[in-house]
Amino acid sequence: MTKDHDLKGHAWAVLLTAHATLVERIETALAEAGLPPLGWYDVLWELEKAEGGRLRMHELARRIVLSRSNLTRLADRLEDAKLMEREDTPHDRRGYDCVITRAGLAMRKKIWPLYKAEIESLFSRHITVQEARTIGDALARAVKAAGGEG
Amino acid sequence: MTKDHDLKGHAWAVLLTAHATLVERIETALAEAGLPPLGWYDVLWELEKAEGGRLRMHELARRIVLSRSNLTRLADRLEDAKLMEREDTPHDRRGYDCVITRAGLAMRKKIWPLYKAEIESLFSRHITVQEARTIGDALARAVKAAGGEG
DNA sequence: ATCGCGTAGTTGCAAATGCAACGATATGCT
DNA sequence: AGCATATCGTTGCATTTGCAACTACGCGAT
Repeated sequence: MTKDHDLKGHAWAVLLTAHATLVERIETALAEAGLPPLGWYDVLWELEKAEGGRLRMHELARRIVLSRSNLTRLADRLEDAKLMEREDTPHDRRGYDCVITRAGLAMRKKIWPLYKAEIESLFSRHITVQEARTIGDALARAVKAAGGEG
Repeated sequence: MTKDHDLKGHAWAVLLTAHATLVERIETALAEAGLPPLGWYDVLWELEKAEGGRLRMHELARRIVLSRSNLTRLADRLEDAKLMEREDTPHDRRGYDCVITRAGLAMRKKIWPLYKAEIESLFSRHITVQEARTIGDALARAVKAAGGEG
């Protein structure tokens, strides 16, 4: 039990370190290539995956795990860069749809090869398929539980 | 091969989401309890674990995966809060030792129960011991590889 | 219709971050 | 010794973040 705890606590600590280390590396690689940061990719990718390339602000914020106010500013930047647009939503005059533009689609496709290569060399390369399955399953369970309640 | 890739890419995506979600939850819990953020805990814990409760700035920065300039400011805050001190290093007049204070030790001990409880309810609770072992091993391998080179 | 409450998104302000430039010291080479 | 180069840590400045307040709208009850 004590040992279980140590193993799990250790896994958490390693998770934090891995995230910090790998994300830093990836951000550096993107910056060096003159590409926008990871956060931009997340937005573009979520929009691209969504029906009609559009998503409400709050839904987008939820999917990329970002506070509303932060998404407001991030969306401002993406919009300034012509990678997405805000459109009034038909049935709710309070809100907007974020819609990815052609340039946004192109940018996501432009970023992906480098991002993919970085994931490969920093992450995928070092883990087995079994491990990947385990990591995906276990963490997804934790995320799901956290999403529902506390 | 394609499937392997998807599994690994998916694991990466879930890792990012899990990190964002769980860290946000933990920060909120700490803030609600009037406790300092996670970054402070990391510093205090690294110092406490280190020989003599002291570590050079650059070494501390490396261990908590933080840029030098960021550590400078973080250390300023911790020092203002009397949780650590900077001391001149004997054999290198450029650098400092960060030394944890009694108040720093006390603060780390004060934070730990809540942090531990959050890790338990958000993370440990949802994964098996086997999974924890796998996560720890696999991610540690990636971190080690990233630490060495690119 | 109006009141009250909840939600969508934005904004101001203070704090934190990242990056490049800097002063100071150490180190290696000649 | 003298000079070039690299490292330690800090600082200035611009960008990003986080939190709390705020506007605007939706929704249910009266």
